[in-house]
Amino acid sequence: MLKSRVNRSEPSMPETRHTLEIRARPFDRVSDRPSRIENLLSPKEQRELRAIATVLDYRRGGITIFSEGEDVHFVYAIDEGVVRISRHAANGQRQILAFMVPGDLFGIPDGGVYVNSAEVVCPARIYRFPWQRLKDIMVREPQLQLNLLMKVAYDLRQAQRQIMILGHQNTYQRLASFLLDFLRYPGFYDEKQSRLNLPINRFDVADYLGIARETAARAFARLEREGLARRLASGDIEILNVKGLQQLQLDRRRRRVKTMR
Amino acid sequence: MLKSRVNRSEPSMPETRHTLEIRARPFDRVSDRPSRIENLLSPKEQRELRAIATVLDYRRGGITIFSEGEDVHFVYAIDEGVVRISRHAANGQRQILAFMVPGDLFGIPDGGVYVNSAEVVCPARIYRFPWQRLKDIMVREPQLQLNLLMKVAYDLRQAQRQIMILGHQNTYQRLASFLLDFLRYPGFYDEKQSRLNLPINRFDVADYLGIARETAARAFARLEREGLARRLASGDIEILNVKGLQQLQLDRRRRRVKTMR
DNA sequence: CGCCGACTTGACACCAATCAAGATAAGTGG
DNA sequence: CCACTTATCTTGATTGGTGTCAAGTCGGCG
Repeated sequence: MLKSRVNRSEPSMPETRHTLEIRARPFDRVSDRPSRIENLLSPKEQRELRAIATVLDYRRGGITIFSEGEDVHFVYAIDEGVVRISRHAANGQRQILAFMVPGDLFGIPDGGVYVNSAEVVCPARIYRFPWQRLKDIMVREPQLQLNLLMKVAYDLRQAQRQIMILGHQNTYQRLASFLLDFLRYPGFYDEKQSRLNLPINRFDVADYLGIARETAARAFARLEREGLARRLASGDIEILNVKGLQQLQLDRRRRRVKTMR
Repeated sequence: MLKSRVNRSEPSMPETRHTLEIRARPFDRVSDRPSRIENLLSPKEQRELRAIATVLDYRRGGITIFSEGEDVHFVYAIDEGVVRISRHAANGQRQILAFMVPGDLFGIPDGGVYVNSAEVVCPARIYRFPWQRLKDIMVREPQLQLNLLMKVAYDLRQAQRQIMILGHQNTYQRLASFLLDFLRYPGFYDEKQSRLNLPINRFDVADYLGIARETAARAFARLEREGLARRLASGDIEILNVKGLQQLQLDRRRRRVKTMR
């Protein structure tokens, strides 16, 4: 059910007031999400990229950027906002594979098509690059290809992290892991105030963590009950006990059954 | 508990009777695991690789190739055998992230260290490449770097597949997915005989699928009860109903509760 | 043969998915 | 601004599924 038109700025006119930055880092160092400051692209490379970029402005959340199975013509990079990358299982269940944040690149094709879907979860500004032309540039600029490799390697680490969470943690632990993940982004977490501002709803959290919505709500309630976090407003959470959240990771998935007799 | 010494052939003498093949494929086509035949490396590149390779011969399973946290000096490629890539959670639980098969490359560093552990699950022959020298070659041979990118991209798809499985499938479905995965490798599956020969024990299957060993055993028992597969010997399974296995993917994770009243 | 590890089966408690229904928040139109 | 609709979130009751403990059986190897 397609319920709304995509809301885009006119293509072909790259915004100049926004610096174009695809995050990158030296080889052998991709475990931490690269920050914007450590940008390895040369001015020339940045110029080349900017020349083929289009800025898309999404005014509200819930809009689809592309869907799995579509032919690939573009790849995308986030300037502002959050994008969810998802896939639908054979039984129709949606699994969110990742949340992409400013600086991230997504939409890299596989077999010429998108294997995942991408939707903005909130208002967002996104750069769009023609894939063919990006490939052409990469042939000339090996550094750019290296950046792409770094990006994919980073995504792989992140996916493996997700596997660890889904494989061995209970719902409460998963929620803690999810929150801890976002505490590392100054863009979302104000460390001084201990306030986390997430534009992600329960629905999406649940589909990301592989749990039911109701269970996600219950897990949030338990966080408050146990004094680890407190909900101030929708998408606005005060983190009361980071150590406590980390401590949860050490627990077993399930409490040991009491040895009777 | 380190219980055995590594069993290696003397280093520095690359075997010549085995062709050195790192699987590769054209850009934009990584969804299927690349097959050996479609090898994109030029003879020159193969020669260069072979020159820096060492062959390791593991005579039995259970031997560690490297452990998470160790400094990276080598990357590895499988010629024969199966390797499990695993990581330990904070609570000590082991999660197997992937099984690597002949043609696969693994041990790519992150921040200069291995982020995962690798152990052979059966006798195996493995090529070892000094990472620094491989990087040197990649600078000269862009095609090689592209191959590395393809490899990482393939691993990412595989990891995302795993996320789908762990996120929304019950134990029975997971086991079916696992079996179906291996049906695609002629090296393990004899399609004519419908026989799957896997050198992977229940222990490892359970840790791969994120379930308890006992649950894995029960899932196998159910496969037999429902006539989908039959265990001939340890690690030797007759697949009786591929369609049936695929059908399982369509079910919900949990049976709908009966609408009472 | 006897040991040991791998695997299986059973019992049971606990977790979380489901169904249901209410509460709260966010839009929408008057 | 309010009344209304709609979406999102929360809480409760129920039960299926699976992790845990326990106690087996099987199979390979010395």
